[in-house]
Parts: sequence; C-alpha cells; structure tokens
Amino acid sequence: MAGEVRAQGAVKSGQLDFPRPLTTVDVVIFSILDDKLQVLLVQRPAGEGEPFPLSLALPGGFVDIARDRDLAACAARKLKEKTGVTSPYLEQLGSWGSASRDPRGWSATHAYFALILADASTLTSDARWLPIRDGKLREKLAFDHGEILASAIQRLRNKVEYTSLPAYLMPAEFTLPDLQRVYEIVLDRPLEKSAFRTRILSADMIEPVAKMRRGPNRPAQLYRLKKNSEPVYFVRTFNPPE
Amino acid sequence: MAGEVRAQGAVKSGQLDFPRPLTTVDVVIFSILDDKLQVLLVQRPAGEGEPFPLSLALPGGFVDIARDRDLAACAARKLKEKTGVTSPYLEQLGSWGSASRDPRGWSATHAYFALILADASTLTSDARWLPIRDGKLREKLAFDHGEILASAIQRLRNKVEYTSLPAYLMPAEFTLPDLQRVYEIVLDRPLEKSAFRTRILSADMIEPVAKMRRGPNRPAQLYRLKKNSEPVYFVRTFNPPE
DNA sequence: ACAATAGTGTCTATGAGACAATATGGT
DNA sequence: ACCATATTGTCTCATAGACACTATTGT
Repeated sequence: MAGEVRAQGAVKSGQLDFPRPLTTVDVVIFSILDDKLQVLLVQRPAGEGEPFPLSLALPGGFVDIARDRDLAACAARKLKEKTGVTSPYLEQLGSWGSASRDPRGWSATHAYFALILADASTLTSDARWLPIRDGKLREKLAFDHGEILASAIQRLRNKVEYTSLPAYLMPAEFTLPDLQRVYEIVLDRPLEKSAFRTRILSADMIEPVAKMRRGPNRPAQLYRLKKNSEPVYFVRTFNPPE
Repeated sequence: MAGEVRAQGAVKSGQLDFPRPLTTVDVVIFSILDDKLQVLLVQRPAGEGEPFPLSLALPGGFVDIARDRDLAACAARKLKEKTGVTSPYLEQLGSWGSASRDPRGWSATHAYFALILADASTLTSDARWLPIRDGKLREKLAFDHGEILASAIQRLRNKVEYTSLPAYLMPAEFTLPDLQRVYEIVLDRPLEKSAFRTRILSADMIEPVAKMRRGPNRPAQLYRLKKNSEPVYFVRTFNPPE
C-alpha cells in the first residue's frame, strides 16, 4: 500500500516492525484583533499530491526529527515561522489521529494552542487572521482542523472562566477595563465590573505601574503582569448564565 | 541513522519525505483497590533490542494502523487487552514526543487515562496494580512514563476537585458515604460530609435505587449513576486547604 | 456644568466549612 | 439501652451578582 513504511533498524526486535503513521504538529493561534477573537490560518499549498489544495488550515506540518528536540519545540518553531513571536503562551491541546483524517495515510497530529499579541507579530504572506463569531469560525478548514479549532475554542472559553489566561492576550501595560473587555470578548458576555475587579486584584497576578491611561474621561490605572508567568487559577468560575 | 524511515509513496510531494517518528499509545489506568488509589503497570519484555528490559511501564505500545481506526480505539484496545474492561471512563491526557524518550529513535506517545472498577477486571499475567502513596508512585518507570503518570495523577486530582469523575471508580450501586470515601482517597484529605452531600445531590448525577446498604448501624441509601454518562462539572472546587 | 468612563460601596443570594443534632439500624 | 454510622440542620463566612453611588478627567 502506498505510503506505508516499515522500520529498518533494530532488526532483532519485532516491535519496530510496524508501519509508522505520519506525525504532524498543528498550532491554534489566538489573538484579539479589532475587538474580536481571531485565529491565525494559512492557505494550503496547491502542489500536486497536496491534500486540500488552497483550503484554509491551521499552521503546522510534519515534525522534523533533525531539528525539533520535542513536540513543544516543534510547535514553537511553527509559531515563530508564521508570526515571528517567540515567547507566547503555548499549551498542548491534545492529539488527533486516525486512518481517515489525511488522505495520504494514517496520521496523527499533536495540537497546541497559543495566545499572542497580534500587534507584536509579523505574518508570512500565506497567513491571515480570521474572526471567531458566535464561538465558531465561519469558514471550513482542511483535514479535521475544524474539529481541532472547535476544541481549542471550547478549551479557551472554559479556562477563561476560572483562569488568568486573557492576560496573555494583553500588551505589557493595560488597565483593568481593558482586561475586562478581553474577558468579555472571549466569553461573549458582559461581566460585572465590581466582581471582576475584586477577583483580579485579589488574585495577586498584576501590579500597578506609576502611570495612568488618559483619555476624554477619568484616567485609569495602568497595570502589568507580575513576573511569574504562570496562569492563575481561581477557585470559582464566573457564574455562567444558567 | 538506524531506525530512520522515509516515506515511499506520494513521490510527487516533497512533504512526505520526512523520517517518521515512532508512534505509540500509552494508558494510565486508575482504580481504587484496598482503599488506595492504584495504577496498572506492566513489566517490559526482556527480548534483545528491547529498551528498559523488565522495567515497570505503562501499558501501551505501537499504533497498529491496520487494526486501530483512531487513537482512542487504540487506547481502548490496549485497555481491553490488559484488563478485559470494555467501557471505562477514557480521556486523552496529552502527548509526549522527543528525540530522547525512547532509545530506538524519535518517538511520540499519545497518553490516555482511564478510570475503571478493578473488581470487574481480569488482568493479564504481566500486569499488576501498584499503589499511589502521597500522590506519587514509589517505583521508577521505563521511558518518560514516570512523568506521564505524574501528569495523570495531577490531572485526576485536579478534576476531582470540581467534577464527578470518582463516580466512574464506583460499582453500579453505591452509597453517598462510599462515594465520599473515594473522593477522600483520591484527594488525600477529608471532606465535609454535609457540604459533600449537598453538592452531589444537587448535581443531579445520581439517583436512589429502592434498596439500602445494611450493616451494624444505620442503613444507607443506595444510589446509581444516572443514564447520561458525561461527567458533571461543579462551578466551585472543594475549597482546598490554602 | 456636563459627558464619559473609572472605581467603590451596599445589599442579597448561594454555597462551603464547621459542627451540632437527630435518625435508624444492629447488638 | 447503647454503639456506630447515616442524614439533616444551623450558623458563619467568602464571594458573585445586581446596581447605585462617587471620583476624575477633558471639553
């Protein structure tokens, strides 16, 4: 069968004598742009033998065992190649593997999801931001990338209910109303100002800088993330409606 | 380099021309035995060319692309082969892949974790239950399985704080004190009886059966899981001590 | 003064923690 | 009656939700 591959080394062991699935890494890259949650997608190449030519897909590709020490390094590399961003929030999302997801044969992908500041990125020409509306992407994606993206959106929304993840979507300095706006964009529902402030301030995750944001109204205190870059977990979720 | 493998099909595409990592699936199988959280481990074979001969390891092995439709099916197969259990709680844990984790070459494993009722299982001769003490396994494991197991324990404990996962470790019929005991075993700390009962009963996840458990004291109401087998998520965690 | 947004306070509801009180079987 | 465990109730505390109120800037 075309595409099947058998190991040639370690001939004494029967165990290596298995056809090996294709191994890829894909990255779901989120950012806030234009007051919307957006995801970075690329257009599939059109070469002969390429599956899903010209379709939209998650940035990703084969693990390069000569260059990638491990899966996370491979995901970071792909992120950097597409956006130039080097120190994002990067978390493993899960893996998807089956006989049918790639027409070239049995394949498994290791999916990551990243939160970055779009302003700090410079995209390659094949990449662009697409908005998430009503918790979904309108466009169809190649492979099972639609499913992977849906899973990433669900995970992001879920975690935003009880963690400080949106902090990774913020510039270095931001105000509390800025941060609340990002929470609201991701969750797609308004939050109570008072409860929000109490929660964030008591979480000990941000600290004020000696500056204010000025505008045509009362100035707002600017904050920055505290040094430790681990996300904070709250003991309660925001009470979801129903 | 021995063990490297290149694709032979789809010659028109440069993309398939990558050495393929080894692809495996490993399963962390938990159960409650002897009032302790235990994990099912197997002994590595001793054949020539086998890495970590006779070491303890997680049950798992290569994906068999001829038999396994997808990764979850592969995990379910491995669970069934070792325990005979066919409908457990089975959740993907994550994946681990690097150049160094397997001496045979660049490899990636897809890890799953399962909760089963040990009484309902019949082990193969190479498998046995090992207790988790103080949140850790005392024994060293082959490959990076120690790290994978630690991650599974952390995930389990974390989720038990705010979900109904322990219900999958229970027999078909159980009492509320039984269930509380399992929560306490996994979390390794006592829970308040009253708060526990309120939470579980208001979660609408169990229903009483028309029987009582009798003993040398007041009988306890027997319950069973409601039909829908999805785990329940609580909006608050049990308040962890500090 | 007024508009606009930042930030605080007050009141209520919910659910956990602590722990006491009561219930119901076996012996 | 007494023991052991199941089950319920009471009181307090923390925090979210609702929403009103005050504060501080530019115009």
